[in-house]
Amino acid sequence: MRLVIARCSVDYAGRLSAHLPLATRLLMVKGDGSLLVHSDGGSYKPLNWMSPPCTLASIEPDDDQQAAGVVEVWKVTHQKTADQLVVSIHEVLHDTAHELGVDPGLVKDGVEAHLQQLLAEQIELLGEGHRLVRREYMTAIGPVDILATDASGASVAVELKRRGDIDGVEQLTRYLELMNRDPRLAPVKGVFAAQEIKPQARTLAEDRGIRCVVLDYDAMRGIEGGHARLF
Amino acid sequence: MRLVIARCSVDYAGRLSAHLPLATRLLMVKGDGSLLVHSDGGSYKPLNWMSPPCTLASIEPDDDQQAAGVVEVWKVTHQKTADQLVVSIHEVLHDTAHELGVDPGLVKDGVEAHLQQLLAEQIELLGEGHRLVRREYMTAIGPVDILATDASGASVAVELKRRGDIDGVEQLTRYLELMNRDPRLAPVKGVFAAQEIKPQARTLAEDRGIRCVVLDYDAMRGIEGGHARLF
DNA sequence: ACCTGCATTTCGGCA
DNA sequence: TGCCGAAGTGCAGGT
Repeated sequence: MRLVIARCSVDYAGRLSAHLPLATRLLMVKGDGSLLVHSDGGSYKPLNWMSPPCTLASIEPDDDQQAAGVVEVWKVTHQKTADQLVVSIHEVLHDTAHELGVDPGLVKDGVEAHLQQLLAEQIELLGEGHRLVRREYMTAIGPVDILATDASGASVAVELKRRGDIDGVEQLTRYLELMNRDPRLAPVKGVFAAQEIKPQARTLAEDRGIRCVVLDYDAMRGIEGGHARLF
Repeated sequence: MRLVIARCSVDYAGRLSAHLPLATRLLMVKGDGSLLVHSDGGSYKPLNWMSPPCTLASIEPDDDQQAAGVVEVWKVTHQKTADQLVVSIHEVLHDTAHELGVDPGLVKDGVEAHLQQLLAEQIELLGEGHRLVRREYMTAIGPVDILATDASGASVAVELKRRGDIDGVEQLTRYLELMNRDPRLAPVKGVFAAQEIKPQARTLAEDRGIRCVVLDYDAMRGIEGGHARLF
């Protein structure tokens, strides 16, 4: 990885056009040739960038550019889309390179996938007599998070969210509409399950006959942990 | 901005839990105290990070940590959510600080806005006899991208996307539902226009009687360019 | 300040 | 590989 602090201006031409006026910034060149342009603020998103696969070429500035004070021009070209990022460097303040090696990568825990796994294992949280049919039940418009049956044997479609928002209710509504046209499944009841359900989402859901279930992630994990500890 | 290359492990506890095993990485400390952990690959997204507003505290490693080879611990805490990022540094390979100043920021020229402008100018791409009523036609739940009339004089609401996804169909459906309650407009037809329409989105749209139109951005731009060249 | 819609989204998962 | 949905999404514009 090469780190350059430079006074520069940047132009991007690709899916859109964008321009960064002359200022001092960090240019981060990664091992795969990709480039990030960072300022000293904002969030983790760079001001501008080029994603791999791409190639960086350092070219001599032409007369006009030299007259404008440009000492070096970087042209970063995407290999597929031909998007181009042009960095006009006026002054290099720092330039170092470092060997980082391959990163072992991030280990995550606590996302929707885990919640889904836990709920599948503890399906009776939806009510006594519930049975899991399958996770990620495919329909023509996408996968339903969990398909189950209730004590009476009726189908139950579960939409699972970390935070239950109106969007999730809409999504579940679409699935229910579609699934209820399938005579092998109909009638299908809907359950909207989340760690936290926004009042507006709850209102909309209940108005549509969708049951809301609030999940206690820590408790669900604790039960799983308890089981694990038995072995 | 402070740039540190270090062998380190990282733990994040907040909305989820995540862990980065020991490896050599770039730690970028921005002026607002925020921290980015970058590896030498991937895209612009850091392996891990803490967004502002947050505070960085360097603390002495305890005995266990020292025994494990930790020479320094950074604890980055978010000021509102109490999310925490802990960086356990085993070895510092590089450490420099740089004054960057405030960035003037990015100047963009967007796609959807341009696409909307082009379609407004070339409204007959929707079909012969179409006439533009107006762009960004306001409704109670938000602006419809384009309102037009067809050859028969009936209202046509156009939802415009770069990539036509199910969400866009939902959005248009909400607009149509509302507009069809307005006797001055009803009946309103729907057109879902995008550079590219996903099969599932097309299925959903056509199931709801919404017409799909695929736009050729380059061709549209070319026609505009042709006009422009005449002047 | 909150909400909504867009993004050069990026990222993972599965058909 | 392509498509689809989630993200510690970020970000801008409107209310």
